[in-house]
Amino acid sequence: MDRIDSMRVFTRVVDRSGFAAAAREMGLSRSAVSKAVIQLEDELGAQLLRRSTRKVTPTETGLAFYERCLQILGDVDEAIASVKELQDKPTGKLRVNAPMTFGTQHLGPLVAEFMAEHIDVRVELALNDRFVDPIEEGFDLTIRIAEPQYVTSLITREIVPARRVLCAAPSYLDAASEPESPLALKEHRCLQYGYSGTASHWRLSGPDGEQTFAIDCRMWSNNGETLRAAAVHGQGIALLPTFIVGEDLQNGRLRSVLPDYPPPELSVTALYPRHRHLSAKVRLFLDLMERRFGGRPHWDLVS
Amino acid sequence: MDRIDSMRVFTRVVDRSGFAAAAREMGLSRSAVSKAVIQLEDELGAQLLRRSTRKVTPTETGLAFYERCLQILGDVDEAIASVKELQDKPTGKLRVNAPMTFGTQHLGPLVAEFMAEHIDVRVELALNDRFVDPIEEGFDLTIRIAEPQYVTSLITREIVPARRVLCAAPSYLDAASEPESPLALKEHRCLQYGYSGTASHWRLSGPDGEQTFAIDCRMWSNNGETLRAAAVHGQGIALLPTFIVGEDLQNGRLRSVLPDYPPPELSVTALYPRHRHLSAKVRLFLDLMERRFGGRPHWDLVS
DNA sequence: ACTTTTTGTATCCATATTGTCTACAATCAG
DNA sequence: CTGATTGTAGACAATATGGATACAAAAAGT
Repeated sequence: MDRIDSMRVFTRVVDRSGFAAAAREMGLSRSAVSKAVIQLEDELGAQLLRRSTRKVTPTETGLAFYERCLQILGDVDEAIASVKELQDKPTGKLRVNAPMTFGTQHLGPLVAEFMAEHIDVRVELALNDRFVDPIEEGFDLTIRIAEPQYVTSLITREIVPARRVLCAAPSYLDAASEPESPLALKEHRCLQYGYSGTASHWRLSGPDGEQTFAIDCRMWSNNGETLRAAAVHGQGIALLPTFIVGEDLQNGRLRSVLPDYPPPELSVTALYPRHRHLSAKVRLFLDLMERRFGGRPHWDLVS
Repeated sequence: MDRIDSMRVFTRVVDRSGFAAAAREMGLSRSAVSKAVIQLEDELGAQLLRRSTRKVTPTETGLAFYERCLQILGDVDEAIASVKELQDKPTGKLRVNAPMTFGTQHLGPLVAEFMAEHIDVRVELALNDRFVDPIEEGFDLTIRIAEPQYVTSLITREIVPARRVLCAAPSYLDAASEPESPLALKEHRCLQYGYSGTASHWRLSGPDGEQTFAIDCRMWSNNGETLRAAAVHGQGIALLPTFIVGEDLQNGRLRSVLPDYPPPELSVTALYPRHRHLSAKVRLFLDLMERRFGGRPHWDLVS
């Protein structure tokens, strides 16, 4: 038997002055209780109990050990309780890493709500668009906008699809002729996410399946917010997720372009270490994200 | 794995920041270490360690648990050490029960010697001639003068044979005619151990084997010392162990009677609880008894 | 003075549990 | 790029476990 359990059994035997009573109370057979104490005695190399058929009393050694056991078992219970507390109640620090734009636009309010709900959690929100190793840097949670099937050693949980649209300002579309086919894109001013090294084409799904279409890049940015600003100001056509341009589409600052040729869908994905046991703070944050963003997210109200 | 051992493994993994290093130091396979920690995590329902292939760091929960583990393991080690101390070094109280005469005559000096050797042992010596239940009354050691094959639930250890002799003072033997045969005993004043209810005969071994011979009891006593005194003062023939009358026989105050008809031998026997683990104080006391009394005891120098 | 009940333990035995070995993916050193 | 090292999963044999049973000792009931 586990030595900690043996100690529990032993103290119970001492408390009840008998093996049988201890066995009954602990839901064990008398054999098991007897064996546990004998094993404990053998390991210690000392007699702990003086047995007569009707009464069991600790020896001098046994009594000394009994006192120590109480102390130790108390500490063990306390340690377990403290772990369970940390595990089951949202406490401690939650370190979240997320991309800049999604973070400022949508995660900010959510973090505020989360903190209001769980006042014992301190949150550290790190926003950046470079790739980080969440384990190496000790993040509990990393939010990425990525292909759904993105593989990694981390657990990936798709919170919600990130629909993307081609869009431009009405002023731009009025001035230039609105493209009727994706082939026309290379005649348009296109606003590309990424660096100047990024390929100058977009993948779009048309009636003939997914195809790659050349574009004329007039601007590159690794930040969606700046691309949106350029688009709103009539500087061209951008391919942006609806969580950035959803509101613009609703109030007409931007208009969807080539709606029959949607780009492949991405996913708002949460990454966290491959853990068997998710701590409460992480679990609750994920739950809140799914409640707020899942299903039909608020930025996607116009289908 | 035993949870205490698991905790040891876990703390070592934290100390060394790695499973492999911990495994090497503890003489375990990496698998065993990994499984131990995983089991601990499963039982606690919490992640304790954040693993990346090259570095292992405790989680928030893990660090808290680590601190508790150090405390608990320290206490466990201390408890084990204290038991071993009590077990291996002669400490504490030694409770000895013994018959009155043997106690006063022979155990007294021995106890003194024992105490001088082991100054940390307190000795409680209870001398009485009634039968006591050593377990019920909590004696560590009970000395009895008994038939060698005396059965009991206790462990019996024969320290040394207790030879007995028929003896009387020369003055008595000169006055009355010295008996030539045990049959003559019923014409003699006999000093009997026991109470008036005790049978009035002695068992003696002659050429024809062990036989019972009637005696004429003139005195009963449950205390050998008083019988000896009566014999020395010429009041008759007593059947007494040599550890009482040995010296008297050597210096002629008493003379052996019917030496060819010796009574059955008894044994100086130590009784102690049926323990797998004998504590140091008991073991050492038994050893000292065997050293001092064993072989040819000093009271039996004249064969 | 009996029977009955209760005690602690030894033994048997099916069932779990254990730890090692091996294999593997991930990662780092050179 | 190669080779070494990491933590873990799975297979497997060895071991341990705990319940049922039996039993002697002792108390309680009759």
